[in-house]
Amino acid sequence: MTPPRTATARERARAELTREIKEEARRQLAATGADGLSLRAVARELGMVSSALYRYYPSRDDLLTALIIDAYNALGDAAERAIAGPAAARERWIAAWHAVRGWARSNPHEYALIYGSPVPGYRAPEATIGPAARVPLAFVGIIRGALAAGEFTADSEALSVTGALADQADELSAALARSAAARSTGAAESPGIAPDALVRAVIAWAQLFGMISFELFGQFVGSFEPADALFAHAAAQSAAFVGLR
Amino acid sequence: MTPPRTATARERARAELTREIKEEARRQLAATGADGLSLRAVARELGMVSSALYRYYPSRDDLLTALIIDAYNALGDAAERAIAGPAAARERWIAAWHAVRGWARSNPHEYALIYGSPVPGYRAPEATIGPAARVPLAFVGIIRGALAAGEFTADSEALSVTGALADQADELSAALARSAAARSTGAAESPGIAPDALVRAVIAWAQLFGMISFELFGQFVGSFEPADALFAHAAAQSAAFVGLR
DNA sequence: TGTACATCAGTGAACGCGCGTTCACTGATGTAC
DNA sequence: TGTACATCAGTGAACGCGCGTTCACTGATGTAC
Repeated sequence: MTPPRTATARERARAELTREIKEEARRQLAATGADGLSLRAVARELGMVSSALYRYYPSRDDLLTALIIDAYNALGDAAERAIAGPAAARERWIAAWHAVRGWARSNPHEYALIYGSPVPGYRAPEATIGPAARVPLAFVGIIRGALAAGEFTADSEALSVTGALADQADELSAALARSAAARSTGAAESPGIAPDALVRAVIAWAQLFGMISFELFGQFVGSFEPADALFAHAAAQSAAFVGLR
Repeated sequence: MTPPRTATARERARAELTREIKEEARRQLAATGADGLSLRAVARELGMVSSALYRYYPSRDDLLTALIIDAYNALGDAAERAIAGPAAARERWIAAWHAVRGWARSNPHEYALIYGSPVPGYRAPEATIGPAARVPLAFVGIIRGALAAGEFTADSEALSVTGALADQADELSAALARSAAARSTGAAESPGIAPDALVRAVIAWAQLFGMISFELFGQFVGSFEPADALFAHAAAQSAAFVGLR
């Protein structure tokens, strides 16, 4: 518990350079992708010798980790900012979808870093878990808000995909109900959300990233590109799917 | 138009070695991922000198391309085999989902190669397009079959996610309707499928790969892992979503 | 069937490159008295 | 406020590594007559 002090020149310089290193690393990430990221190149661009970086990050993997955490947080910010606007749950949900997509399109390599194939040989440390959870938590928050505001079609009949298909598709298996219950009753993140609603949210969450990955990684090339209209449609469908009206 | 001849020893040896090179490359892919794939390492493992590989593949990228095409075809095989079994469209759809997931789980690095972040600096050649289309075409085939067999809830009312939400979520924007129409009326792949049904199929297709990527790339760790039950549920939901009964 | 030539597979050495990380060092900044 | 010492940032050289690709070559296989 050291008393608060004004930062020394050394400390300010360190904070500044740490920022510049990450900035330059992000630039390289954007240009070459995660595997192209090299400590030597970052140092070169910053006009310093490569070994100097080791005063700031003990290894290349630590720099990568810092970038990953920043990326999760930037995306989390974007999502949270988007849902702070509209009042209605359905609009908030759709705004979140567009915000996540928008960020991904603006930062495709950072997106690939956190939602693409894992970097071989790299093992994400615990510190990434919290930031990574922000987007799913934002979605859960919308649903919780909708529940409170009565904008949620919580009864399972209205939730059914089609009246006729409800029975087959909608009931949760025992194993799945258990997973969902552990998340919804036990955990602080999503109290009071019914297991099947939570499962729908998880499915929709995966769906969002499926759409974005397909768009960014080129699966829509030649058919549904540009994907704006398709995406907007999917966003609306998913809002309906999770039961927001 | 050379007349058919029996293969010479040289030709047989060449075909054999080409196969062995790809096999070894696939092994390395599984061990280290796409960036870890090195011509030198492949040659080393095969007991030959690295330059010898250039008799078989003019560059590393060409070897990668061969692996990508093989992966698309292996996945296409798996999907087509799965849907050859059941007669009912809904069962075929769900079987296809499980087949794709099963292949992906058995071949995670090959999956990452074709559905993960693009390899930096690598540009996929035209030859990959055909093989890449097999999975989506398989799904379209199921829907076409369902249409013919009357197992398709084609009227838009029954298709609506919920009665109340139908109007907002279901109508296609002009741009999207145009994209879908180009695919459904013009193209030979999906004749006679209504634009909104095709759009649903595309969304479901992206959803499938969103689920698999989340599972393989670790987003479900700590919550819905193992993902079997979740996946089975999502498969059933998606069958309903595209209108199969 | 036998010979002369052409084709092709595989070798071994080399080029030129970039990487992550370590280490002993100099010189500047900060701290305790 | 001034001095003596400790801390830290950045340097420059080096280690050891692996990579893709080229090139002149040897020797085996195939082909034409």
